[in-house]
Amino acid sequence: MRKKEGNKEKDILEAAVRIFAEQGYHNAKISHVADEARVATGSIYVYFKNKEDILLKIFEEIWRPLYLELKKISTNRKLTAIEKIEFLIDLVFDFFIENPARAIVFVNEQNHLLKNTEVQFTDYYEKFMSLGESIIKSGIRKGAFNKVDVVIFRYFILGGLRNLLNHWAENPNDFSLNKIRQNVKFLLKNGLLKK
Amino acid sequence: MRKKEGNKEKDILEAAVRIFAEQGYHNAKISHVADEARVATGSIYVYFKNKEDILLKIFEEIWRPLYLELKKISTNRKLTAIEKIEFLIDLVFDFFIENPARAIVFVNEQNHLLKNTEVQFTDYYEKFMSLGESIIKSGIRKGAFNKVDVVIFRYFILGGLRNLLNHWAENPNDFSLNKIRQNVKFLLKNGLLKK
Amino acid sequence: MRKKEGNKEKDILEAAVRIFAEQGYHNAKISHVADEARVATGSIYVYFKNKEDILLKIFEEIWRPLYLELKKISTNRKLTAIEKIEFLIDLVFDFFIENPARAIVFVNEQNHLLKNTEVQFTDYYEKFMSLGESIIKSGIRKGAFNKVDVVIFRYFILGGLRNLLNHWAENPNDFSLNKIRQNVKFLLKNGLLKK
Amino acid sequence: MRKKEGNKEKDILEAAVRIFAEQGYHNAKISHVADEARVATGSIYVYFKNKEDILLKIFEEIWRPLYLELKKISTNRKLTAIEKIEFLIDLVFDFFIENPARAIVFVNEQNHLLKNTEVQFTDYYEKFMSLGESIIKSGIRKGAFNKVDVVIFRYFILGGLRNLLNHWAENPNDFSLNKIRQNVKFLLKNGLLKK
DNA sequence: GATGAATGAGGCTTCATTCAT
DNA sequence: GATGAATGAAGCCTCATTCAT
Repeated sequence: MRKKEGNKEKDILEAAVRIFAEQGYHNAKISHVADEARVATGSIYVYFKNKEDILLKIFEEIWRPLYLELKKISTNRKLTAIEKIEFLIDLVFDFFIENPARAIVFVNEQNHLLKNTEVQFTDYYEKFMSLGESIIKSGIRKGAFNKVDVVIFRYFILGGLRNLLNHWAENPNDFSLNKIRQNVKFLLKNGLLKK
Repeated sequence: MRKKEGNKEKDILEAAVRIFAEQGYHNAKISHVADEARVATGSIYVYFKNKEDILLKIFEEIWRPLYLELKKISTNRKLTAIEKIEFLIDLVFDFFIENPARAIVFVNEQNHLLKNTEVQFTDYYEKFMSLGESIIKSGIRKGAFNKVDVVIFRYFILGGLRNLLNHWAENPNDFSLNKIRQNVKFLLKNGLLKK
Repeated sequence: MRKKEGNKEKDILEAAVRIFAEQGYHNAKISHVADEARVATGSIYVYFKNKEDILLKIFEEIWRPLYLELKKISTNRKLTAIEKIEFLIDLVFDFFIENPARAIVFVNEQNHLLKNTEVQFTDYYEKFMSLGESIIKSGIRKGAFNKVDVVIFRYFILGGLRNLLNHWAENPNDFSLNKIRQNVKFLLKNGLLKK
Repeated sequence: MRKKEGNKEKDILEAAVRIFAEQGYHNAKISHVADEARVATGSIYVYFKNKEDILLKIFEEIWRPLYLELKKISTNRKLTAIEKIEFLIDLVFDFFIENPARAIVFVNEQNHLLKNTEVQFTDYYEKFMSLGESIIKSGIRKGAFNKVDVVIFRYFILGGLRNLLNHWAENPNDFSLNKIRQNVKFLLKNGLLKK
C-alpha cells in the first residue's frame, strides 16, 4: 500500500495561507496553491472538499489555538482582569507574529466567510469572543474597568487589532510589532486624553 | 438642452454598492448590478472601464466627501484637538449611517484594492488619513494628548471603527449607532481603566 | 441592440443531435457541439441550462410532435384500430427517417434520462404512450385484436421499433426502412406462425 | 496450493453489474465499484485493463452462456422451429430473471460498446444472433413460418425483449415475468389480429 | 497480489467584456 | 448612447489510472 508521503494536508494548508495572503482568496488559483505545496492539483481534493473548505480549515487553525490559549488565561485565578486583557493582546500578537501571512488572510477573508450562511464557520471564533467578553464583564463588575458596552468594545478592539496586524504584515518595516503592542495596551488602558 | 435621463452613472454606482455589500465584490455579477440599476449590462461599460473601476469610483465617493468635511473641521481654529477628534468620529458615523451598504463595501473591499498595485486608489484616502494624523500630532504637541504613535493610532482607530460599522450595518438592531458612537468616544478619551 | 443572429437555439439543438448520435451523450463534449453549431462555447449556456438540458430539449422535440400527430390519428373516427396502429408505425418511421441521428439519440439516451429522477422528462412521452395503449384497448374491446396485455405490448413494440431504428440509422444500407415497415406491420398483425 | 481467496475478479464483475445497473456505466465510479466489491481501487486494475474492459467482460458473461445454451437448443433434432423459438425466449427470460441488474446493463450499455470500433465486442453475441436467425430460416424453409425478413425479425424481437426486460428489472412489481413471457410468445406466434 | 494515496489531463461552466444593431 | 446577445478565456473540480509500499 502506498503510504502518505509527509503531511500533504499541512503542506497544502500552509501553501494556501501564503497564496491567499499574497493574492487574496478570490484571485488565488487552486492550481497555484498546489504548485506552492508541491502537490498535484487533484491532491488538494483528497484533503479538502473544495476551495472554500481550505479557507474554512485555515480559520479553524487560527481560532482553535487562540481559543484554547485564551481559555488558559481566563481561568487563571492569579490574574487580574487588566492583566488578562494584556495577555489576550499578547496572545493575538504572538500568534500572528510567527506567521504574518496568516494575519493577512485573517483580516481580509473572515468577513466573507462569516457572511456566507451556507458554511459553518468554526465555533472557536465565537467561543474566543465570548471568553474575551466575559473578561471585560468581570473587570467591570469588580470596579476595575469603566462601564463600557462589552459587545461594542469587543468589535472595536478586534477591528483595531486586525487593521494593525494587516498593515504590519503588509509592511513589516514600518513599525515593530512590539511598539504596536505597547501603544495598543496604553491606549486601551488610558485612552487618548492626558490626565 | 436634454440632460442625461436619470443619471445612469449614479444609478449604477448606487446599485453596485448594494450588490457588492450583499454578496461581496468578487461574488457579485455585473449583470446583476445592471439589473439592480435597471440598466442593460452593456451600459455599465459606457460609464465604467471595467468592474474594478466601479469599486474604485465607490471609494472615491467615500473618501472625497469625508476628506473635504474633515478639512473643514481640521482648519476650524475654534476647535480643540479632542473636539476635532470627536467631530471626526461623528463625521464617519454620520456618513455611513445614511448608507449602511456603503459601510459594508468600505470594510470588506478596501484592502484588496489597496493591495492591488495596478490600480490607483483614490488620493483622498491618504489625504484624509494625514489630516487625522496631524490633528493627533497637534494635540500631543499642545500637551492635551498622551504621546501615542500617530500612525499606530490611526490604523487602530480606523480598524475599530470599520469593524463596528460593519457589524452595525449587517445587524442594525444589535446596537444603536449612537450608543456605539458614545462608547467609542469614551474609550478613546479615557481608556478602559477606571481612574 | 444586438439582435439574435439566426436561430442559435435550433442550431445548437441540431448540432447536439448529430454529435450525441455520433459519440454518445456522455462522450460528447460541449465545445464540440458548439463547434458543430458554429457558435461559441458560452453561447450554449445562453440557451440551455447545462449539458443535460440540451438532451432534455431534444427529447421534448421528439415526443411533442409525435404526440401531437398521434393525437390526430387516434381521434380520427374513420380509422379502425388496426389502421391506427399502422399509422402509428408509419408516424414513427416517417419521423425518424428524416433525421436518422435523432433516432440514434432516441434509442441510446432515453433510458438514462428516464432513470435520472432529478430531471423532469417531457410529459409528451407518457401522453404518447397512453394514446398508444388506448388504441390497443379499443381494438380489443371491439373484438378486432387478441387479448394481449397492453402495457406489455407497448413496451415490446416500442423496444422492437427502437432497435430496428437504431440499426437502420447506424447502417442505412443494410435494409430499407420501407421493408422494415412492411415486415413490422406484418409481424404485428399476423405473428410468425403460418395459418 | 493456495487458491485466490474469494475470487476477486468475480466479485468485481458482480459489483460492477450492480453499480452499472444503478447509475449507468458512465456515471459509475470505479472507486464505487471497488467499494461495492469490498476491494481496493487499485485491485480493479489487477484484473481488468480499464473501466471499459469490465463492461466488455460483463457482456462476455452474458453472451457466452446464452450462446452455449442456444446451441444446445438449436441442435436438438427433436424440436420444431417454433419450439426452438419458444425455448430461446425462455432462455433469455430465465437468464435475466436470476439477475435483473444484468438485464439493465445489457439493455442500456450494449449499443455504446457496439458502436465503439476500438474495442472487440464478444463474438458470442454475433454467434447467438446467427443461431437465432438460422432457426427462423429453417422454420420458413419448412413452411412453418411466414416469410419474414430474418434480420429484421431478429432486431425487432431482441429490441422488444430488451425493452421489456429493462422495464421489468426497473419495476419488478409492475408485471410478472411469466406473464410477459406468455404474452410475448403469443404475440410472436399469432400477432395482434384475431383470426 | 493488494492497497489507496497521488496524480493530472480534461471538461463543464461562469461571467467580464465586446459588439452589431 | 443604449442594448443584450454573443463571446471565449479561464478555473474549479472529477475521476480513471498509476505507483510506491
